[in-house]
Amino acid sequence: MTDEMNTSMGLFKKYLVNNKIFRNREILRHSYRPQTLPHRTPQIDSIAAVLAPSLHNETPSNILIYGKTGTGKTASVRYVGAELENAGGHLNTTCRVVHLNCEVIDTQYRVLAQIAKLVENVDAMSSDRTRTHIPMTGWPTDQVYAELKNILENSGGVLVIILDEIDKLVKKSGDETLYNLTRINSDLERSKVCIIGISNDLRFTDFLDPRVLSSLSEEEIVFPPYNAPQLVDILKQRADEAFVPGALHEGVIPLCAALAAQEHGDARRALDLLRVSGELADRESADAVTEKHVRWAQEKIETDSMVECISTLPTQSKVVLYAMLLLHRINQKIFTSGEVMRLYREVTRELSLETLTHRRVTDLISELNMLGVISTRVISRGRYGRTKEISFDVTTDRIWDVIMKDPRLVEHNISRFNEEQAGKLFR
DNA sequence: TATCCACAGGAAACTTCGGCGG
DNA sequence: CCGCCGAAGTTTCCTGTGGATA
Repeated sequence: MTDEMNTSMGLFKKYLVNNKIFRNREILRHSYRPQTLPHRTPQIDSIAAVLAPSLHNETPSNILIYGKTGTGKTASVRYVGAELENAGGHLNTTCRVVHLNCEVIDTQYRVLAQIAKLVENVDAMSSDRTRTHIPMTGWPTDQVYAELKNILENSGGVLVIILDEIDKLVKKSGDETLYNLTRINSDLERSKVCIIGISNDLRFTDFLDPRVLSSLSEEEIVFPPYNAPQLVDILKQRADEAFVPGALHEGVIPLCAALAAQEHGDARRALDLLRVSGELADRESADAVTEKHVRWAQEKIETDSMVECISTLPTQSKVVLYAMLLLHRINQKIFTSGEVMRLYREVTRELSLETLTHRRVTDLISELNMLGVISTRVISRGRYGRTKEISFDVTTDRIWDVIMKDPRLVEHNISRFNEEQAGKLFR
């Protein structure tokens, strides 16, 4: 296409005329909340039953909700929360629901501050009472706690606190936050607090103080993974609105459902697959989405998330990964943490970067393992010690591509590569 | 069969940083 | 401006350990 054509047609025109696939793509994003949540009626009813007393200004039981990612936990709780606030409005009782994600807000201080802020935001709509501003950092924690109590006492009513990904909070900062929050009711006179914890990890209660656990899990609700037919229903519900009629081959939805069900019964994954399949079909101006697009989408999602997470890695982690790539290139498909450490030290010295200690590097290696970039296992070689065996489980090409976006490492790699070539010539 | 390598990984202290009240 | 606070990253110190070798 020539420049002239581009200007006359508009650079984006070709993307606009082709709407053979999508009618409304937003519906396939996980942030979109459909009116009904298929196959979650029992769970929704249970939550509603537990929360119902708050409409009579009574304290509801705390709830602990378990289930893996993409099983509809957050969507269901949000749905019930919205309905509760709605019903409270009709009955003239104050029911407020605040929702916070503990993966982002993961310390006692920030949890308390965020709850206070959210409660004030809700209240600000009805009254213009002066607002206290709790800074995001700086105060002693007990002062924030006291301030939160003040705010709650002033507004009264029932407050439902939804702690999403509560397991992350416990793992990062212990159960002190939860202990304080579950105890807050005994310090309050004019208002009541109910906590709904949402956890991805079934075993996270191991880390909890028994008192906290018994208080928090007065009610427990489990969200099982979706099976393939259920995922088909979920996808169909959204696909009808999201896609142009007839733009999906018959096998597409069952395939997306089957692939996602194989993984973890994850609705989020299924929706991503369907959306990306559509985007791929759209991009190549196909008339319809076929099974082939779904397979592509499956691959694309995997490599994209890998590229994303590697490129956002801190410099030190990149250098560690780079050292591992170098080892891999000189035909060591499996190597030990000690070898990585020696090479890492060499590289940081040559780049005049600070060299982290062994202890820290083992943590960085573990992080890389958790991200799925490498796989590690601890093995014992008897007399020759105990170590961590490291290997790449996929091709390293794409990892090289991402790592080579760092200019310092590119330069280092070139000189290192030349040395290796020279070494080969002499051999 | 006791030894002992070469690490793993827990605990806690330490460093650095930015925000904030006084 | 100072000193205090928490957060994040790092260091220091430490204990634990599977199994080939003497």
